[in-house]
Amino acid sequence: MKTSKTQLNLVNGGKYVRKKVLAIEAAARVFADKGFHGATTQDIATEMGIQQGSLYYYFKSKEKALQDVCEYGFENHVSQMKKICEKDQAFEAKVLSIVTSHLSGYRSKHSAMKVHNDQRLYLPKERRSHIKKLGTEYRELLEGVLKEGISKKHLRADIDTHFVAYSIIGICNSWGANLIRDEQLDLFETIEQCSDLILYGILNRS
Amino acid sequence: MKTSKTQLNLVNGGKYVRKKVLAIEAAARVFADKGFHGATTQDIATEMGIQQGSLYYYFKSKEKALQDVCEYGFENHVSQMKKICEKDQAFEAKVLSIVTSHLSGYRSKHSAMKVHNDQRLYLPKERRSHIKKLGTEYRELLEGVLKEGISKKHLRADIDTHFVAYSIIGICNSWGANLIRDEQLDLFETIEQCSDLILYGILNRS
DNA sequence: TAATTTTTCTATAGACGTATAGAAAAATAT
DNA sequence: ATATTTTTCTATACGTCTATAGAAAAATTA
Repeated sequence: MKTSKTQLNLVNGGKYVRKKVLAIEAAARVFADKGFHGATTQDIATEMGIQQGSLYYYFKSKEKALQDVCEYGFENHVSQMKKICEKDQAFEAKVLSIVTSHLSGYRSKHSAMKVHNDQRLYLPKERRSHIKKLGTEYRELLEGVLKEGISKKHLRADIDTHFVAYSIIGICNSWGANLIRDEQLDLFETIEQCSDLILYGILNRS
Repeated sequence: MKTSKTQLNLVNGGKYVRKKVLAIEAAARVFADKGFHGATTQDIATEMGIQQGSLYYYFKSKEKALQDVCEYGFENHVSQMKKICEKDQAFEAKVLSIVTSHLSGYRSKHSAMKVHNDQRLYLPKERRSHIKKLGTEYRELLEGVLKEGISKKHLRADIDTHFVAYSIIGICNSWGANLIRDEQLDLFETIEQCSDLILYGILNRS
């Protein structure tokens, strides 16, 4: 056995790891559609094209599957956020990048993001610690961007960065859910309108 | 038997109706906490202080219980919205009223609103038609307020009322969930900040 | 008080879902 | 080609949950 199954790196994949990713993605679609408790292991197995019992080769339990899905969806999201924060960009452009990353994440692949948003609280605390850490990290990155915006006078000095960070996340999640539900909805128009709404609410109008 | 049980008016209550409301509210708390599929009829019965089997005196099925909770939560919300729209108020004040109604609804009583938001899609379409109609009604009322705002030049003419209506609802729901989760969170501060964020994003800055 | 109606209880049928064990099949290594 | 490891399958134990039926208790009416 080359890679330990308990702590696997999903990026560079052996055969097992590659199929585990498929398993996570299948679980994500099913959980996104039916919710954690509404979905059955049979549903996930069917989505993968294997038998119900075989699923346990990839997930030790249904709960662990939910945990894996949430971490998978959110890790990707946070790492994109890091890249955006490192880049040297004008403030408005940065906000646009953040919204773009958030919303296109919903549309392109990740049912996992929806699952992270809607279902993670059904995990017991023990299973949520890593996810919680990631969430804090994300929010702090976002607040950092906002604070920089204040210090550079792009933003009104009286805004509450904590509140605004939560609000941005809230708007994006809300539209993200719409993007998944309604395939007709134009991604880029949505991105633009969201950024617009946010920016003109927080920009320093002088 | 005075009132038909199939089409009951929850407002003026006989004895059965009064206890049915308690049943709906108990179900709402349980569904809000554990989700529809995660909650059991046993949980709801325990919350009411009755036996599991007795629950079926009030709900014909678990699914009907969810339907009742969603309608209960949302009907109240829509009727408050109607009152706000009828009142003759300045535009900013109207938005503040709308946000206040939405958010204080979350805090004060209604787990039912959270259930409506998070769980209604688990109902089969047949059971959702009334709820859907209410949702459309609510959004149209909100869009009406925005359109009036445009015609009276309070709002930029180029905003998309449909988009903004959805966004307002999204922000309020997102903060509403926070208000339920975190009892420490100050309601009025949250209302003010939400309105502020929305208004300064959509007000006509001339 | 006795009769009737309403409400709650107990017990259980029947369906479904998770997780496990061990056999079978497929893939890989010797 | 044979042995070994990995992956999938079948079958099932075991628990849990919904919904119903009929008895019991409580409330109401006559």
